[in-house]
Amino acid sequence: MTDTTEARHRIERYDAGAIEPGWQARWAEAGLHDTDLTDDSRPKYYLLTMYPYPSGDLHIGHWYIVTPSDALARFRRMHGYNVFFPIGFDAFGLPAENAAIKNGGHPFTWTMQNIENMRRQFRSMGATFAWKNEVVTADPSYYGWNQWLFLRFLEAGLAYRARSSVDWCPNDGTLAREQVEGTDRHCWRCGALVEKRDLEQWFLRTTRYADELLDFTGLDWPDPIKNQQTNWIGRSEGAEIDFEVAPDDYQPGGDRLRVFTTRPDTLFGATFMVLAPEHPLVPKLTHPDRLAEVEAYVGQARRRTEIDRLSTDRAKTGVAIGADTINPVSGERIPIFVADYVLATYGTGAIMAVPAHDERDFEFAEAFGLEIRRVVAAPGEGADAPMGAAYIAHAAGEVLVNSGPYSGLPADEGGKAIVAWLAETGRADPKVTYRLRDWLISRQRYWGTPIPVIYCPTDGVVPVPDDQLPVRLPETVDYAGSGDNPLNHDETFLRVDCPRCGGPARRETDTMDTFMDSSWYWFRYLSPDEPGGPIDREITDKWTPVDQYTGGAEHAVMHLLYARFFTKAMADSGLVRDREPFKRLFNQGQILGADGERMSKSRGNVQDPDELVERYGADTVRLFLMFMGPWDQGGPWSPTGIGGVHRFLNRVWTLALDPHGREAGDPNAGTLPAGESEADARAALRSAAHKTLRDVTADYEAFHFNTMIAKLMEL
RNA sequence: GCCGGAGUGGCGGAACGGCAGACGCAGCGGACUUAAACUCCGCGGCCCGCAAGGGCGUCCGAGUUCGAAUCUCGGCUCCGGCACCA
Repeated sequence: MTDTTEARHRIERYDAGAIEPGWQARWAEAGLHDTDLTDDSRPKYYLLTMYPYPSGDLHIGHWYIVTPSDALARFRRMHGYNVFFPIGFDAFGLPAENAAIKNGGHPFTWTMQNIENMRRQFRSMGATFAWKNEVVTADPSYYGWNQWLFLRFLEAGLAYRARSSVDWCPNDGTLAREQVEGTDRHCWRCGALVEKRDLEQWFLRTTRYADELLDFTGLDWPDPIKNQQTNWIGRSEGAEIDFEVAPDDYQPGGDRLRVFTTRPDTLFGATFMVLAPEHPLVPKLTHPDRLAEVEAYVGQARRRTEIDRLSTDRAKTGVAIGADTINPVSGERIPIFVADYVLATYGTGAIMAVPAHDERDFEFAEAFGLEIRRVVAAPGEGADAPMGAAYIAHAAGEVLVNSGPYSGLPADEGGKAIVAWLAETGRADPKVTYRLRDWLISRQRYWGTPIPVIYCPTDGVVPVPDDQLPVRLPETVDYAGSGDNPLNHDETFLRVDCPRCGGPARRETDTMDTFMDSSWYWFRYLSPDEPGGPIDREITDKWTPVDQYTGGAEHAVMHLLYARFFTKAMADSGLVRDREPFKRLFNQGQILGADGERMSKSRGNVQDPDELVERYGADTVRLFLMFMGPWDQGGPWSPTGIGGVHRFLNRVWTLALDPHGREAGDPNAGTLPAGESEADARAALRSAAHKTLRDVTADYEAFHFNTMIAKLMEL
């Protein structure tokens, strides 16, 4: 090779390492991507990617999440939009605390180191974030407004206290689900067996918005997500019906047991009743002779997980409490059981069991030899046709049978008539129940937003006055070798004067669920430094709702539902105008390790982006992540595939730089095949370019990034 | 278990109900090179066959349709969520 060709070769070679850092520095210096939120000359486009948790193991997954959104930001800017594409960090949470408990140190230090590292990585990938608007939720300038919003919700009657059970370790206090290990359910740190403990905790009344949350009008969201939310909310229409406890040798009877049922038409078929083990009347109603057995069963049930209890796979268990109740329509005495397939948190925590027309009740009745009485018959079916399984289908022409004066009525009509009749004497009410529960926001942990409430022996529960916000986390924390909330032992934090009477009082030591932080962060991005309130109303009205939100489908029901709830609650407090946060939603899939498993340090399958950038450059990594497959599907990382897109970028580079438009290494490039006219070739190329332009634009709109890149390769 | 999603060459994937396998990876053949790497050109679902050609083929089983990877029903496997991981 002569000196001249070598020199030429060096100039033309695609060398990302020589190109990218310089441009990235210039973008940062010019503040090119810091959005002027007051600019009205262009249409606004608020593009939001779910802010990351600053975890210890940084991996290619963070790039996978951000890259297509970042590409979309550029695409919209080139289409003339004023794009706002902010970033922040979901900085509170359990992993920081686990690290501190395990290895010492402060959750703050751990978190801030991770954030610093992620900032550097996001810069090295050339992401066009509006860094000026960054939000870090663990900063008092953010979490203080969590507290302020909580107090507004408290005023609006949306926040309340109630007893609720937690997984409890005698040494480490409340445990998260991931801190409970093994089938025997022991503590991750000390190994002690986990039990349930009832604590007074704070809730937000999400159920107030249940019906409105079912309405997705105007939202361009994926159908599977809307389905999941709809099922999660789980609206059921039915009735609550009172059963009276029958008198017995040890108690006079007369207590009322209220059940919820979606099938009041089957009331005549209720041959027993089942209470949740946690039902408050269980201790009172249980026959003294049965007490020991019932207590043992209740204790056992409380150790089970909810998933386990609801599994229809598992054989039904339960025990009779030795008391009867009276079926309000037939007047018959029917036995009462406790069984763990009935949950205290749904409906009234008690059901009327109709084995003939409910699968679970059928199974239970078979196991315990209880009467199965048909009260609904399909057309042409006899009133006493034998039943091998519960009949639950809703067929046209079904009629009630064995139902006294209601026999012969169509099932729907009969059900309504039964409820109406009982309602006359106050023994039933039509009722809508939701599977959705109110949001428990209390966490017995240090690393979160302190709930701004004070307990005074004289004045009771006293909200911290606005002018005393934020209630700051103490800067030093002593875990004392246990997982128990250190705020409980921090006297300077605990001791406080009552804002009302000035007497000695005690601070709330529970902190807030981190979903609280993520339920309004996109509002704060618009005015991260605003000292006078959580949001700047004028800017917020201009920029919200978010035009496009992108993030993982694993957030389908919790985060995405809490965010919708919060927006509605904020709107009702007069803080924001819109009742929905995100106009359009796209859920990307998850990138997995090359072994097909979730990437994690412990599995040793994390792909380090820094190495890849070193070797190929950020643009190659980004392009490959978008090319791998459909964004909504995710999939395993391929260590070899990235070479292909790198070659592609190489070719584009040389093609663009060679004045003759030659592809490197092809001796025949740039010459027309024999017999072809230059005019035809130019026309064909022009046509192909326009077709690609059309297809690529459509693919961008539809988030089909992999085929978009394939078409560019073809061109 | 319940709710939601997915299953197509050796691999990642493509395909308005209309030629299955675009694009890429790995592989094979060739050009360039003293050689290798890089780069470039070409081949490529599987089986039989020298070939021409034939058979099979989109997780499994039914069905709808002139026609199904695509629609319907049943099943299997894997992934996400199941309320204290975020």
